[in-house]
Amino acid sequence: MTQRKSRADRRVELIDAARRAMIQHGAEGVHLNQIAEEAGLTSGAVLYHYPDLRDLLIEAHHAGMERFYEQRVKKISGIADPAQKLITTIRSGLPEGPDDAGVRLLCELGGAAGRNRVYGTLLTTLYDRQVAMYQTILEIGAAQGVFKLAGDSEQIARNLVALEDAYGYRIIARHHSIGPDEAVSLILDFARMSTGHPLKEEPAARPKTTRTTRQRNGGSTPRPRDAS
Amino acid sequence: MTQRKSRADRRVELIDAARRAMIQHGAEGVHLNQIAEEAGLTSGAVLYHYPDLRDLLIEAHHAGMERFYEQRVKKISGIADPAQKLITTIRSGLPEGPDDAGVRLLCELGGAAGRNRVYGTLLTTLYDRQVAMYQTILEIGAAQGVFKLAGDSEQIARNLVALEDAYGYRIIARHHSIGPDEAVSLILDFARMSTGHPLKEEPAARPKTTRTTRQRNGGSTPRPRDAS
DNA sequence: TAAGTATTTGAATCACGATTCAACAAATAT
DNA sequence: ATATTTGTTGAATCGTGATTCAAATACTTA
Repeated sequence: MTQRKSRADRRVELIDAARRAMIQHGAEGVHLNQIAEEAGLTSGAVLYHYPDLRDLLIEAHHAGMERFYEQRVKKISGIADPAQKLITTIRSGLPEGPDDAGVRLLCELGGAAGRNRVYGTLLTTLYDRQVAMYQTILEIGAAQGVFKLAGDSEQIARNLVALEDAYGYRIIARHHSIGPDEAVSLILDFARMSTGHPLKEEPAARPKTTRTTRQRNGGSTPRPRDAS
Repeated sequence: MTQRKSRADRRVELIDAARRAMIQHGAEGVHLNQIAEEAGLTSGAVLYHYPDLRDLLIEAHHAGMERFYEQRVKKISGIADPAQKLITTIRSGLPEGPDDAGVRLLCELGGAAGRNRVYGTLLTTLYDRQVAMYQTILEIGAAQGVFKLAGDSEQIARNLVALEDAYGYRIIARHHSIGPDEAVSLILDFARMSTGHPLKEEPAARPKTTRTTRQRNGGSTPRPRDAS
């Protein structure tokens, strides 16, 4: 039998398994068995912990968002200069590439949010929190005289998050000419106009394997005929 | 028996039925029977025309995008003034509300595009076309001396489309404080910075029932427990 | 160590969607 | 009018995933 775990531990594991399974098969296309397999358990065990699958899926999305947001906060926590803070924040809101797990999960929700209130709220809440994050950076920068805001800080912040989101989708969809770098550059163009600051990207340390976001996509069932 | 139709007619009908069904149940969550029901046929009839469901779904998405794009082009076709053209274009890229069928369909694809190459390409292509559309408007405005572009026209165009997209998602997700009007206003803020033009919205004719986009969502099966 | 409790399995069952196809009906051609 | 082709149905079948649950297993506690 698979290593037995405490209720709490197992639930955490399941949430993570669900997250992985959803990324592979879609937020609405996942099957119980896929989650079970991802967790190394049988479907019965999953149901034992989550009699209603939907609860698990929601928790998984919630956890994914929380993780995504926390990572962003963490990345800018040490930075003092508002300009560098802004640049770093922009980068941290974009996927590293088409396979970035964190953003993939968020993108999955886009469509479902229109049909499912819970998902809509989840997404909306995340958006608002991100706006607040940017707004703080902008306000502090303005207070320090580093930024000369070309408008309301909330308006700018909303547009920044919106741009991030949209380019996230583009990158996930493998747009041929828009990758993380191009997206950063495009968003920075807007940020410069809005802050009146040159926002030079420090060519600084981008060490090889620091990020924790990336996920495996283990030799998983390729669907037949996806590309006609 | 249901009115018999020619092959071509039926295919068109099926594409539309699929479009409606996907909006209600998700691009990846639709079932054959739901499409059949939407078309007023049995599943067998659907299969007769589309032995592989995926082909139908792809065609439906394709058609939806084409329609969406054509509508936008049509709306600006009569307008001469670049500023009004720009404003109208921005508005036409946003959903009318959370239930706007055209945009709902596009949002459905967001997640799937990461897993399905065809969908990714479809979405990417639409994005590029929209960018080109904006770019033309910007270039003409600049050539006429109406706009003083604050940067590369492609860069501005890309950001405009990106903003549209992102606010589309927000509106579909029923963000409490972002509706079509707020979104237009936010995007216009960016457009003003980029074009150096005041871009006053004409309080002009917005007749009641001109748009053709809106779709019914006929008393369709509400899923249980969507909101926990 | 023994009793009790919590977790997991595996098999059985259930429910539902996809697929097939013979029969039928409507159009079209002869 | 008759034959032929085309589109549609409805029922049968198949496959798969969800759900249930008794039995087995691993922990915990007394």
